[in-house]
Amino acid sequence: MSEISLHPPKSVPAKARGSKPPEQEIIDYISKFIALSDTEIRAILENINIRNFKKGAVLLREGQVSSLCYFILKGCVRQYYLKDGEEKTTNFYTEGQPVPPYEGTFKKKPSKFYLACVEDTMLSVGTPADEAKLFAMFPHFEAVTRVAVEDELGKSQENMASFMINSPEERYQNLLETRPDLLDRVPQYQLASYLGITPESLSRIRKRIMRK
Amino acid sequence: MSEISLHPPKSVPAKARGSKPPEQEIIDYISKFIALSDTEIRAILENINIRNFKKGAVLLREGQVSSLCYFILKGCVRQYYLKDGEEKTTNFYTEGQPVPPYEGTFKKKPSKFYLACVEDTMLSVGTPADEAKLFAMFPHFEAVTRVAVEDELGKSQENMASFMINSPEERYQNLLETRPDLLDRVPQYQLASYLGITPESLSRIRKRIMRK
DNA sequence: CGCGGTTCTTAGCTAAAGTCAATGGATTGA
DNA sequence: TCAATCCATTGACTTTAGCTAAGAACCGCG
Repeated sequence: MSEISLHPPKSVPAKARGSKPPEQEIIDYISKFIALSDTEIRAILENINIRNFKKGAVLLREGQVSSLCYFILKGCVRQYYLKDGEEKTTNFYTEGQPVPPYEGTFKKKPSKFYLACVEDTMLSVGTPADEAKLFAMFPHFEAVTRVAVEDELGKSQENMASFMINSPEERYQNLLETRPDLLDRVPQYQLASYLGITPESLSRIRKRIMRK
Repeated sequence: MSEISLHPPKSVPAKARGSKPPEQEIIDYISKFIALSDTEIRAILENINIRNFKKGAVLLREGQVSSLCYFILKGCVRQYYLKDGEEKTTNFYTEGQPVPPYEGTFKKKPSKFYLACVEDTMLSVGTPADEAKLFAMFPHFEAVTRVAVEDELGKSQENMASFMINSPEERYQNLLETRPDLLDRVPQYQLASYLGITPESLSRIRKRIMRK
């Protein structure tokens, strides 16, 4: 697959051609819901707080109270629960995905899960204060955020339904189709956990599928 | 269990004592997020559209496009997908719960699931226009709604995690603790589906638990 | 009251996932 | 570079859930 790029600007370094700066991810995300003016884009970029984390870094621990909202600019973050000493992976977040502060924001409850970087990861970290500042500058962002959260709620519900309805083998097949990148980025035993099965079972499922 | 009621007002009819009118459910829900003035309460009650449905009535079908938002005042609504001719139940909504318009609102996508009344059910049915009207009257309702949706997203994520992490037997135990009312209101085979298992398996699980 | 349908349970069998243990390959770090 | 660790795979066995079928209990309705 070769990238199509008409008239690439000559001043851009070769290695950057066809790619985009990580901050663009967050602009692209918001642009799904509203057309942003240059002023707004600049304000957003000036008001986000970008941080880098090493592979394995833990962003949130069980019991911690946090109202931070993350957005993945580059890399991969895993959400997992600790049950009977086992890590139970319940989500993977990658480029262009928000990591909402679930029970954190309104109720200020201690987290029941962990967030850890699967790879070196670049994040935008948002606080309620950052949010309030942007809402004050652009009041209609409040409505945009609401719509975005509704959209995330829809996806969450759909994900849950998909998990409930399908068998482990079907869930693996779905993963192959919808998030094939995860297979390369994430160790098998974490994927297995995410699929709700043991690594041994995933191994057998893979073998079963192979000989078809 | 007898109800505790100090100095019940003498003017209240006997049958109403200790209970509340169904519309109150929606006021109670919003009051979890913000203190409502009498004016606001009146405006809300005047602007909601209450409808009654018979047991078995279907509110939404697969393929239909809808941006209606329901709120259960009395009764029970079941959400289910049709897969290989089988009904796969993914949610039960009861008194005091909102039924958000998932993919419906923003993306206007056809629904992948059904909504049907498990019992005779009284609903508040909200349209985007109703919403807009209330937001125009009370602009801060926009923020309240956002927080409420965030709260629902948090619950959704937690429900999904709980389903992913636990075994069918543990899921049944959880249901006993968190929503015991469903056991009486909903037929077993629908509960089984909701737990991600067959009616036969649920029957065996119940027997297994009995003799402990 | 009894009939017909629905729902729940039971049983026997199959298929799949869990568990335990061992192996071998890859990765990491000293 | 080598050793230690981690991880994926495999095998044998157990447990659990799915499937089919049949019977029992429980409706609602005439």
